[in-house]
Formats: sequence, C-alpha cells, structure tokens
Amino acid sequence: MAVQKPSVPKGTRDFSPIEMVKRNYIFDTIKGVFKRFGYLPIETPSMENLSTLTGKYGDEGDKLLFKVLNSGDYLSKVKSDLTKAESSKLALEISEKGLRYDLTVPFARFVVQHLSEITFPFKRYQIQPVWRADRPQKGRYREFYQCDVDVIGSNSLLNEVELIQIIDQIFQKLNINAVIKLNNRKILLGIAEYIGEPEKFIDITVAIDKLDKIGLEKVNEELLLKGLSADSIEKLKPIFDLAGTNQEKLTLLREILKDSETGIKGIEEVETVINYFETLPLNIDLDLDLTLARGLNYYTGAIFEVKAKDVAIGSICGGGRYDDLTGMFGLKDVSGVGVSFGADRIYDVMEQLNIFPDEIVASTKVMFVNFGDKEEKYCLPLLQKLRDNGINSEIFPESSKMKKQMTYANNKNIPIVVLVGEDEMNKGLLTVKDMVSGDQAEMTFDELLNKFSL
RNA sequence: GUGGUUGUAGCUCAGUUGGUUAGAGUGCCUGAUUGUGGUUCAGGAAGUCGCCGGUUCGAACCCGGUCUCCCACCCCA
Repeated sequence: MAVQKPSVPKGTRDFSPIEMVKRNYIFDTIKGVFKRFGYLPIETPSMENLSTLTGKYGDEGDKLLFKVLNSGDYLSKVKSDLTKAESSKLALEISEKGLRYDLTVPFARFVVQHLSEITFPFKRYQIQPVWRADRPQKGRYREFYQCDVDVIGSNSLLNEVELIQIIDQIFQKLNINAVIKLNNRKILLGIAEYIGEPEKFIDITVAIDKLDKIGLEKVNEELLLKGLSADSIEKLKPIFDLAGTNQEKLTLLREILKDSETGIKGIEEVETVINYFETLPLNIDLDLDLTLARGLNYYTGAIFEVKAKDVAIGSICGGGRYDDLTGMFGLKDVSGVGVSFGADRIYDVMEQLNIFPDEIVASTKVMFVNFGDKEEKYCLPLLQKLRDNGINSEIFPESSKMKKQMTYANNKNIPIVVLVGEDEMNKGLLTVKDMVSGDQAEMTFDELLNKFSL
C-alpha cells in the first residue's frame, strides 16, 4: 500500500499531553462548579437521527449539520432521479443520521424520551464534543467541546440568576475577565411589534446583532434589503441609541414598548434578573445589550452571551431560555434555560493570555540520577518513601551519561536532583542538588524529606 | 457555501528575473567537561520546498488542480 501522509480532517485537532493537561484543567473547573450548584451529568450519542436535529437551528444551522451516510447500498434505495436531484433532498434519502450540532437539542430529546425517570426541575450538565460543518477560522473548529448546564421544567427566573452565578464563578476560577451580555427575546419581539414589522422578527434580530460590528448604516441597509420600510427603520434608531446603566435603559425601554404586551413582559423578566444580580456579591459585569440577538431560533426569553474582555475571539459562553424545545418532541409546556461554555475558545483565551496556572502541569519535584544497578536498588526504596510522602519523584530509567540525565531534569523543570553513587552509599548520605541555584550538599534522606515539610 | 490568503529543517522564518550543491535563527545530537543541567565555544545530523499534474533545456519560484492554515462574508462556542 502506498504510504499516505497522516492528517486529520479540516477543523479537527489532535491534543498533546500538555494540551490535555490544560484542557482537563478547564473541564475540571467547569464541572466542579456545575456540581457545586447541584447539576448532574448525562451523555448522549455523537449521532442523532437527522429528524431530531433538522429544523431546530434555522436554515443556516441545517446547512452546517454533518450528515452520516446510510450503511449498505444506500444508492439502490434512492427514489429521486439522480441526474436532477437536489443535494438537500437527496441527502435525506441517503442519510438518516447526523452528528450533533449542540447539546441542547439532544438534551430536549433526552428529557422527552426519559420523562418517566426524571423529576422536574431537572438540572443536568453535559460535556461532550459537537460538530459543525463550518469553514474553520481561529477559535472556530469543526469539532469542539461544549459544556452545557441546563435546568428544565422550571419557569423561575431564579434559574437565570443561578446561571449568572455559575458563569461568574467559572470565569473567576479560570482568571478570565469577562462580561455577560443579557437580552431577552421578548423585548426583541416587542421591538419588532413596536416598529410594525413583527413578521420580520428574525431578520431584524439577525441584522441588529451585527450593530457593533458593521455599524448602524450597514445594519439599516440590510434591513431595507430585507423589506423593512424606511419608517420602521427610523423607529428603531432610538432603541439602538439607548445608553446608560441597565436600569436607565430599562426605564426608557419601558416607555418605548409600553403598548407591546410581550415587550413589557420581557422588560419585567430582565428587570427581575438584574435586581437579583445587584443583590449578589458577584465579580462579573452584566450588561443589558439590546443588540444581542443570537441566531438559534429556539430561544424565547432571556439570552446570554459571555465575552472575554482581553481577547477578541467571539463569545466564549452563550445560552438562553427556550419554552418549547421539548414541544417538538411531543412534550408541551416545559420550559428550560441553560448556557454552554465553549471549552476550546476558553482554552485559546487562556493560552493567549498565558494564564494557565503553573502548578497544573504536575511536574516532578525530585529526580534521582541513575548510576547503575547497585545504585538503582539502593534508590528505589527511597523513591518509594518520597512518593508515600506525596512528593512527585522519579528515577532516570537508564544509567546514561550525567549530561543527558541532568539535561532531562533541567528541561522538565525538576527542582531537585539527587545523586547517589558509590561514595554516597558508603557514607549513607545523598548528594542533593538544587537545580535553581546550582548549589549542592550532602545530607541524610530525612533531611531531604524535611525540605518538603516546610 | 462565496471571495481572498498561506504552506520551505522539529519550531519561527529568509530564499533575487526561473539557473549549479535551498539558507538563517532556535531546538536536537557530539565534543571541550569519563559524577553535574541551565551560560560559553567547536563540530554534526536534519528538507519528496504541502500534494498531483503542466509549461520549460532547467521550477521552491510560472500555470492548473487539490489539501491545509488563516482572513472577510454567512453564522456561531
């Protein structure tokens, strides 16, 4: 067989030991906070039935689904004329499974399917990879991990508040400066009603989402293109211009949207969440951002997005409330709310800021130089004692040249090297070298141990 | 999915108008130093120039395709 150059598919990556140590640090931190708030883990399959996935993420989302080819002679079962078949229709005939696009929709499916085993409110977390057939860029992968927390079966806004607390804790623990942007789909719907274009709701949200990126003028152009009247667009302006504190924005908004029942409901929801937030001793900033829309169509209430303040990489966490996701699987009137942490982007942020704690690379504290068979046998019990005392230690596995062994210790940042040769064995002492200062001294094993008990 | 961009030693990158044997820094290996790393000095190994094809007497360089990376759009973690 011809030798092939090894490679992984576009947008996917291998992770080396160093990367995994750092990734696990992120996962463990996130998981720890989830557990602290009483959430329990679940997992779902990498593949879902395509019918479970399609239609949940909007047209764009459907295009980004990875589809899995049916097994066997899938073409023989195709009914369409292959010479003029549309790809999108043909896909449904030759593929009935797809890789999951997020963890929220599979979770909704899970809830409905396992209803009898679940007590509401159901608090679950789920940390698994998801796949999107997007074109990769920095901070944008085709396979990436999401860390979801959701509580389903409770309308209480206390859940929204709890999510904010969770976000606060996680980013505090990871030492990332972040800001939570908060909005509410009901407010956006109210705005669409207020300007007299409720049926253009999706177009409006998608356009105003880009406000801080492309500016007011371009947004207006896009809205015009989508068929909004110039009048409607003019009415949007004061809403974009809203400034001041969260409370000030809400007061103004309440006046503007006073005739929209939905809008007022959204304002009240946001107000409640913000009022809770202000009574809590949290570190993170919470910004009411009316231009936050989020593309996922299943959100109905609060929407969140978290951005790192010090790195431009898009959102590192996002989510919101969905009132009818389970409805699509036949379970009505069960509302849920949750957020998803993007582990890969969080990694990129931490890497760029160089804020991974040194100690997570649990490195060796003591290395014994290997001088040969007799010395090995002499050192092994000492090594055992160090380990029993919780000191990470190792012996170089071969009696290589000193230079090689010392270089190894140096590159691995091992702070203490112990040399035990014939001399030391006869005297019952160890030569202990401090690799930072370069000093070395003879001492007993107990004296070495004492160095660590300080 | 649309448009653009990148790919040369393990890593970061030079490489002239197409012209003999493709370079540098860093890392690695060896020695100066047989039981002493991190500094210094001397030496050494290392490249199908992303891949496939074409043009040409001759291609890292020009052309086509393809893969990958990155950027913008779209969308998003």
